[in-house]
Amino acid sequence: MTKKLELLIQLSKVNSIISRRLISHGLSFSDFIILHLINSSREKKLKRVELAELMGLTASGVTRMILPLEKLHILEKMDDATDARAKYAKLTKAGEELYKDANTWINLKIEDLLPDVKKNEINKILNIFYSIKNE
Amino acid sequence: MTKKLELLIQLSKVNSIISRRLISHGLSFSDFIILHLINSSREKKLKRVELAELMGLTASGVTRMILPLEKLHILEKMDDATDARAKYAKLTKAGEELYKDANTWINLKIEDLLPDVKKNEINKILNIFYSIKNE
DNA sequence: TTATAATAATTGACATGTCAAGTATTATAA
DNA sequence: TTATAATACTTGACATGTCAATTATTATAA
Repeated sequence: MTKKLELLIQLSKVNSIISRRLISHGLSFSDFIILHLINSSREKKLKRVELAELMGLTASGVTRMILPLEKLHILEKMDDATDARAKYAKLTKAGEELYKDANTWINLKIEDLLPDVKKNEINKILNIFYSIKNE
Repeated sequence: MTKKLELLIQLSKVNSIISRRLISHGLSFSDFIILHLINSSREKKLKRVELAELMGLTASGVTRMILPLEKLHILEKMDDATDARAKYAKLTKAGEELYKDANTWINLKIEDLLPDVKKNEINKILNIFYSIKNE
Protein backbone atom coordinates (compact mmCIF):
# COMPACT_ATOMS: atom_id res chain seq x y z
CA MET A 1 0.00 0.00 0.00
CA THR A 2 1.18 3.51 -0.69
CA LYS A 3 2.12 5.74 2.22
CA LYS A 4 0.08 8.61 0.84
CA LEU A 5 -3.09 6.53 0.84
CA GLU A 6 -2.38 5.46 4.41
CA LEU A 7 -2.01 9.14 5.28
CA LEU A 8 -5.41 10.05 3.85
CA ILE A 9 -7.10 7.10 5.54
CA GLN A 10 -5.66 8.08 8.90
CA LEU A 11 -6.61 11.68 8.24
CA SER A 12 -10.20 10.61 7.71
CA LYS A 13 -10.10 8.58 10.92
CA VAL A 14 -8.63 11.44 12.94
CA ASN A 15 -11.23 13.80 11.55
CA SER A 16 -14.03 11.49 12.71
CA ILE A 17 -12.52 11.22 16.18
CA ILE A 18 -11.97 14.96 16.46
CA SER A 19 -15.49 15.76 15.31
CA ARG A 20 -16.98 13.52 17.97
CA ARG A 21 -14.72 14.68 20.80
CA LEU A 22 -14.67 18.44 20.28
CA ILE A 23 -18.34 19.09 20.90
CA SER A 24 -18.97 21.82 23.46
CA HIS A 25 -21.58 24.29 24.63
CA GLY A 26 -24.14 22.77 22.28
CA LEU A 27 -21.87 23.38 19.27
CA SER A 28 -20.56 20.71 16.91
CA PHE A 29 -16.93 21.20 15.94
CA SER A 30 -18.13 22.43 12.53
CA ASP A 31 -20.37 24.98 14.23
CA PHE A 32 -17.39 26.12 16.27
CA ILE A 33 -15.25 26.44 13.14
CA ILE A 34 -17.86 28.73 11.59
CA LEU A 35 -17.90 30.95 14.67
CA HIS A 36 -14.13 30.91 14.80
CA LEU A 37 -13.65 31.87 11.16
CA ILE A 38 -16.14 34.73 11.42
CA ASN A 39 -14.54 35.98 14.62
CA SER A 40 -11.09 35.82 13.03
CA SER A 41 -12.12 37.63 9.85
CA ARG A 42 -11.11 41.24 9.40
CA GLU A 43 -14.63 42.62 9.52
CA LYS A 44 -16.08 39.92 11.78
CA LYS A 45 -18.47 38.82 9.08
CA LEU A 46 -18.32 36.34 6.21
CA LYS A 47 -20.44 35.47 3.20
CA ARG A 48 -21.60 31.91 2.55
CA VAL A 49 -19.18 31.51 -0.34
CA GLU A 50 -16.31 32.75 1.79
CA LEU A 51 -17.13 30.29 4.56
CA ALA A 52 -17.51 27.52 1.99
CA GLU A 53 -14.08 28.24 0.54
CA LEU A 54 -12.44 28.47 3.98
CA MET A 55 -14.04 25.23 5.19
CA GLY A 56 -13.81 23.19 2.01
CA LEU A 57 -17.59 22.77 1.96
CA THR A 58 -20.18 23.60 -0.69
CA ALA A 59 -22.12 26.86 -0.41
CA SER A 60 -25.21 24.73 0.04
CA GLY A 61 -23.70 22.98 3.04
CA VAL A 62 -22.84 26.31 4.61
CA THR A 63 -26.39 27.58 4.14
CA ARG A 64 -27.62 24.49 5.96
CA MET A 65 -25.11 24.80 8.79
CA ILE A 66 -25.85 28.47 9.36
CA LEU A 67 -29.64 28.11 9.49
CA PRO A 68 -29.96 26.54 12.97
CA LEU A 69 -27.30 28.93 14.35
CA GLU A 70 -29.43 31.85 13.20
CA LYS A 71 -32.54 30.27 14.71
CA LEU A 72 -30.69 30.08 18.03
CA HIS A 73 -29.61 33.75 17.67
CA ILE A 74 -25.94 32.80 17.70
CA LEU A 75 -25.49 34.19 14.20
CA GLU A 76 -27.38 36.96 12.43
CA LYS A 77 -27.77 37.89 8.76
CA MET A 78 -26.38 41.08 7.31
CA ASP A 79 -26.93 42.39 3.82
CA ASP A 80 -24.07 43.52 1.62
CA ALA A 81 -24.30 47.21 0.81
CA THR A 82 -23.10 46.76 -2.76
CA ASP A 83 -24.30 43.28 -3.76
CA ALA A 84 -27.91 42.28 -3.19
CA ARG A 85 -27.11 38.61 -3.82
CA ALA A 86 -24.73 38.25 -0.90
CA LYS A 87 -25.59 37.67 2.76
CA TYR A 88 -23.09 37.96 5.55
CA ALA A 89 -23.17 35.90 8.71
CA LYS A 90 -21.94 37.60 11.85
CA LEU A 91 -21.93 36.79 15.55
CA THR A 92 -24.64 38.18 17.78
CA LYS A 93 -23.68 39.40 21.27
CA ALA A 94 -24.78 36.01 22.60
CA GLY A 95 -22.76 34.36 19.84
CA GLU A 96 -19.63 36.20 20.90
CA GLU A 97 -20.03 35.07 24.50
CA LEU A 98 -20.68 31.50 23.40
CA TYR A 99 -17.66 31.56 21.12
CA LYS A 100 -15.41 32.84 23.89
CA ASP A 101 -16.47 30.07 26.26
CA ALA A 102 -16.32 27.33 23.65
CA ASN A 103 -12.93 28.57 22.47
CA THR A 104 -11.43 28.30 25.95
CA TRP A 105 -12.82 24.83 26.46
CA ILE A 106 -11.81 23.57 23.01
CA ASN A 107 -8.24 24.80 23.29
CA LEU A 108 -7.85 22.95 26.59
CA LYS A 109 -9.28 19.82 25.00
CA ILE A 110 -6.96 20.14 22.01
CA GLU A 111 -3.94 20.46 24.29
CA ASP A 112 -5.14 17.18 25.69
CA LEU A 113 -5.43 15.53 22.28
CA LEU A 114 -2.12 16.81 20.91
CA PRO A 115 0.14 17.31 23.92
CA ASP A 116 3.57 16.77 22.39
CA VAL A 117 3.34 18.24 18.93
CA LYS A 118 6.02 20.80 18.16
CA LYS A 119 5.26 24.10 16.50
CA ASN A 120 7.59 23.49 13.56
CA GLU A 121 6.02 20.09 12.95
CA ILE A 122 2.62 21.78 12.84
CA ASN A 123 3.90 24.32 10.36
CA LYS A 124 5.18 21.60 8.05
CA ILE A 125 1.85 19.80 8.15
CA LEU A 126 -0.03 23.04 7.56
CA ASN A 127 2.05 23.74 4.48
CA ILE A 128 1.11 20.36 3.07
CA PHE A 129 -2.55 20.98 3.89
CA TYR A 130 -2.48 24.45 2.34
CA SER A 131 -1.15 22.96 -0.89
CA ILE A 132 -4.31 20.88 -1.35
CA LYS A 133 -6.60 23.00 -3.46
CA ASN A 134 -10.35 22.71 -3.63
CA GLU A 135 -10.68 21.87 -7.37
CA MET B 1 -5.24 31.73 17.78
CA THR B 2 -3.39 28.58 18.72
CA LYS B 3 -1.50 26.68 16.06
CA LYS B 4 -3.05 23.41 17.14
CA LEU B 5 -6.55 24.69 16.56
CA GLU B 6 -5.51 25.97 13.14
CA LEU B 7 -4.18 22.48 12.42
CA LEU B 8 -7.47 20.79 13.28
CA ILE B 9 -9.48 23.31 11.28
CA GLN B 10 -7.31 22.74 8.23
CA LEU B 11 -7.51 19.00 8.79
CA SER B 12 -11.28 19.22 8.70
CA LYS B 13 -11.12 21.27 5.51
CA VAL B 14 -8.73 18.87 3.82
CA ASN B 15 -10.92 15.95 4.80
CA SER B 16 -13.93 17.58 3.15
CA ILE B 17 -11.98 18.26 -0.02
CA ILE B 18 -10.55 14.74 -0.14
CA SER B 19 -13.95 13.15 0.42
CA ARG B 20 -15.43 15.04 -2.48
CA ARG B 21 -12.52 14.49 -4.87
CA LEU B 22 -11.70 10.82 -4.29
CA ILE B 23 -14.97 9.38 -5.50
CA SER B 24 -14.53 6.63 -8.09
CA HIS B 25 -16.27 3.65 -9.62
CA GLY B 26 -19.45 4.49 -7.75
CA LEU B 27 -17.64 4.36 -4.40
CA SER B 28 -17.38 7.19 -1.90
CA PHE B 29 -13.94 7.54 -0.34
CA SER B 30 -15.38 5.99 2.85
CA ASP B 31 -16.66 3.03 0.84
CA PHE B 32 -13.21 2.65 -0.64
CA ILE B 33 -11.59 2.76 2.80
CA ILE B 34 -13.83 -0.10 3.93
CA LEU B 35 -12.85 -2.20 0.93
CA HIS B 36 -9.21 -1.29 1.42
CA LEU B 37 -9.14 -2.19 5.10
CA ILE B 38 -10.83 -5.53 4.48
CA ASN B 39 -8.49 -6.32 1.61
CA SER B 40 -5.49 -5.40 3.74
CA SER B 41 -6.58 -7.48 6.73
CA ARG B 42 -4.85 -10.79 7.39
CA GLU B 43 -7.90 -12.94 6.73
CA LYS B 44 -9.53 -10.57 4.22
CA LYS B 45 -12.53 -10.10 6.47
CA LEU B 46 -13.42 -7.71 9.28
CA LYS B 47 -16.16 -7.42 11.89
CA ARG B 48 -18.20 -4.25 12.28
CA VAL B 49 -16.42 -3.37 15.53
CA GLU B 50 -13.04 -3.86 13.91
CA LEU B 51 -13.93 -1.60 11.02
CA ALA B 52 -15.36 0.96 13.43
CA GLU B 53 -12.15 1.01 15.44
CA LEU B 54 -9.95 1.24 12.33
CA MET B 55 -12.04 4.05 10.82
CA GLY B 56 -12.81 6.02 13.96
CA LEU B 57 -16.55 5.57 13.38
CA THR B 58 -19.29 4.14 15.56
CA ALA B 59 -20.36 0.51 15.02
CA SER B 60 -23.72 1.90 14.04
CA GLY B 61 -22.19 3.99 11.32
CA VAL B 62 -20.34 0.97 9.96
CA THR B 63 -23.54 -1.06 9.85
CA ARG B 64 -25.13 1.68 7.80
CA MET B 65 -22.16 2.03 5.44
CA ILE B 66 -21.93 -1.72 4.79
CA LEU B 67 -25.62 -2.22 4.04
CA PRO B 68 -25.71 -0.70 0.53
CA LEU B 69 -22.39 -2.37 -0.34
CA GLU B 70 -23.96 -5.72 0.49
CA LYS B 71 -27.04 -4.88 -1.55
CA LEU B 72 -24.77 -4.19 -4.52
CA HIS B 73 -22.95 -7.50 -3.93
CA ILE B 74 -19.66 -5.75 -3.37
CA LEU B 75 -19.46 -7.08 0.17
CA GLU B 76 -20.95 -10.25 1.64
CA LYS B 77 -21.72 -11.30 5.22
CA MET B 78 -19.89 -14.15 6.92
CA ASP B 79 -20.73 -15.62 10.29
CA ASP B 80 -18.10 -16.10 12.96
CA ALA B 81 -17.63 -19.80 13.75
CA THR B 82 -17.18 -19.18 17.46
CA ASP B 83 -19.30 -16.10 18.20
CA ALA B 84 -22.88 -15.90 16.99
CA ARG B 85 -23.05 -12.17 17.70
CA ALA B 86 -20.34 -11.22 15.25
CA LYS B 87 -20.66 -10.73 11.50
CA TYR B 88 -17.74 -10.40 9.16
CA ALA B 89 -17.76 -8.33 6.01
CA LYS B 90 -15.68 -9.64 3.13
CA LEU B 91 -15.24 -8.78 -0.52
CA THR B 92 -17.16 -10.69 -3.15
CA LYS B 93 -15.40 -11.58 -6.41
CA ALA B 94 -16.98 -8.52 -7.97
CA GLY B 95 -15.89 -6.51 -4.92
CA GLU B 96 -12.29 -7.56 -5.42
CA GLU B 97 -12.32 -6.46 -9.05
CA LEU B 98 -13.95 -3.18 -8.15
CA TYR B 99 -11.42 -2.59 -5.39
CA LYS B 100 -8.50 -3.27 -7.73
CA ASP B 101 -9.77 -0.77 -10.29
CA ALA B 102 -10.67 1.89 -7.73
CA ASN B 103 -7.33 1.42 -5.98
CA THR B 104 -5.39 2.10 -9.18
CA TRP B 105 -7.43 5.17 -9.95
CA ILE B 106 -7.32 6.56 -6.42
CA ASN B 107 -3.57 6.18 -6.08
CA LEU B 108 -3.08 8.13 -9.28
CA LYS B 109 -5.42 10.82 -8.02
CA ILE B 110 -3.62 10.98 -4.68
CA GLU B 111 -0.27 11.40 -6.42
CA ASP B 112 -1.95 14.35 -8.06
CA LEU B 113 -3.17 15.80 -4.77
CA LEU B 114 0.08 15.29 -2.85
CA PRO B 115 2.85 15.39 -5.43
CA ASP B 116 5.76 16.68 -3.37
CA VAL B 117 5.31 15.13 0.04
CA LYS B 118 8.35 13.25 1.30
CA LYS B 119 8.10 9.82 2.86
CA ASN B 120 9.70 10.88 6.13
CA GLU B 121 7.30 13.80 6.41
CA ILE B 122 4.42 11.39 5.97
CA ASN B 123 5.81 9.15 8.69
CA LYS B 124 6.02 12.04 11.13
CA ILE B 125 2.44 13.04 10.45
CA LEU B 126 1.28 9.44 10.77
CA ASN B 127 2.93 9.17 14.18
CA ILE B 128 1.01 12.21 15.35
CA PHE B 129 -2.23 10.80 13.94
CA TYR B 130 -1.62 7.39 15.54
CA SER B 131 -1.23 9.09 18.93
CA ILE B 132 -4.81 10.40 18.82
CA LYS B 133 -6.86 7.74 20.54
CA ASN B 134 -10.58 7.16 20.11
CA GLU B 135 -11.60 7.68 23.76
C1' DT C 1 -27.32 49.32 -24.25
C1' DT C 2 -28.49 44.58 -24.10
C1' DA C 3 -28.05 39.73 -24.46
C1' DT C 4 -25.14 36.21 -22.22
C1' DA C 5 -22.51 34.45 -18.77
C1' DA C 6 -21.04 34.29 -14.09
C1' DT C 7 -21.90 34.58 -9.19
C1' DA C 8 -24.49 34.12 -4.47
C1' DA C 9 -27.70 31.88 -2.21
C1' DT C 10 -31.34 28.50 -1.56
C1' DT C 11 -34.12 24.23 -2.12
C1' DG C 12 -35.62 19.16 -2.91
C1' DA C 13 -34.02 14.78 -2.78
C1' DC C 14 -30.80 11.93 -0.87
C1' DA C 15 -26.10 10.10 1.38
C1' DT C 16 -23.55 9.37 5.37
C1' DG C 17 -23.09 9.47 9.52
C1' DT C 18 -24.39 10.18 15.23
C1' DC C 19 -26.67 8.89 19.65
C1' DA C 20 -29.56 6.25 22.63
C1' DA C 21 -32.08 2.28 23.17
C1' DG C 22 -32.96 -2.55 22.20
C1' DT C 23 -31.89 -7.64 20.98
C1' DA C 24 -29.02 -11.52 21.10
C1' DT C 25 -25.13 -13.74 22.63
C1' DT C 26 -20.93 -14.47 25.38
C1' DA C 27 -17.96 -13.76 29.50
C1' DT C 28 -17.38 -13.37 34.40
C1' DA C 29 -17.92 -13.58 39.34
C1' DA C 30 -20.72 -15.49 43.24
C1' DT D 1 -24.54 -23.21 37.79
C1' DT D 2 -26.66 -18.78 37.46
C1' DA D 3 -27.30 -13.93 37.85
C1' DT D 4 -24.85 -9.80 36.09
C1' DA D 5 -22.15 -7.46 33.10
C1' DA D 6 -20.04 -6.87 28.76
C1' DT D 7 -19.93 -7.28 23.80
C1' DA D 8 -21.68 -7.24 18.75
C1' DC D 9 -24.86 -5.63 16.13
C1' DT D 10 -29.10 -3.17 14.64
C1' DT D 11 -32.75 0.35 14.66
C1' DG D 12 -35.49 4.92 15.12
C1' DA D 13 -34.92 9.55 15.16
C1' DC D 14 -32.15 13.08 13.76
C1' DA D 15 -27.68 15.97 12.28
C1' DT D 16 -24.74 17.31 8.75
C1' DG D 17 -23.63 17.43 4.71
C1' DT D 18 -23.76 16.55 -1.09
C1' DC D 19 -25.52 17.36 -5.86
C1' DA D 20 -28.40 19.34 -9.32
C1' DA D 21 -31.67 22.66 -10.32
C1' DT D 22 -33.63 27.27 -9.47
C1' DT D 23 -33.96 32.30 -8.41
C1' DA D 24 -32.03 36.69 -8.16
C1' DT D 25 -28.56 39.73 -9.09
C1' DT D 26 -24.21 41.43 -11.10
C1' DA D 27 -20.46 41.44 -14.63
C1' DT D 28 -18.96 41.23 -19.36
C1' DA D 29 -18.65 41.34 -24.32
C1' DA D 30 -21.05 42.66 -28.66
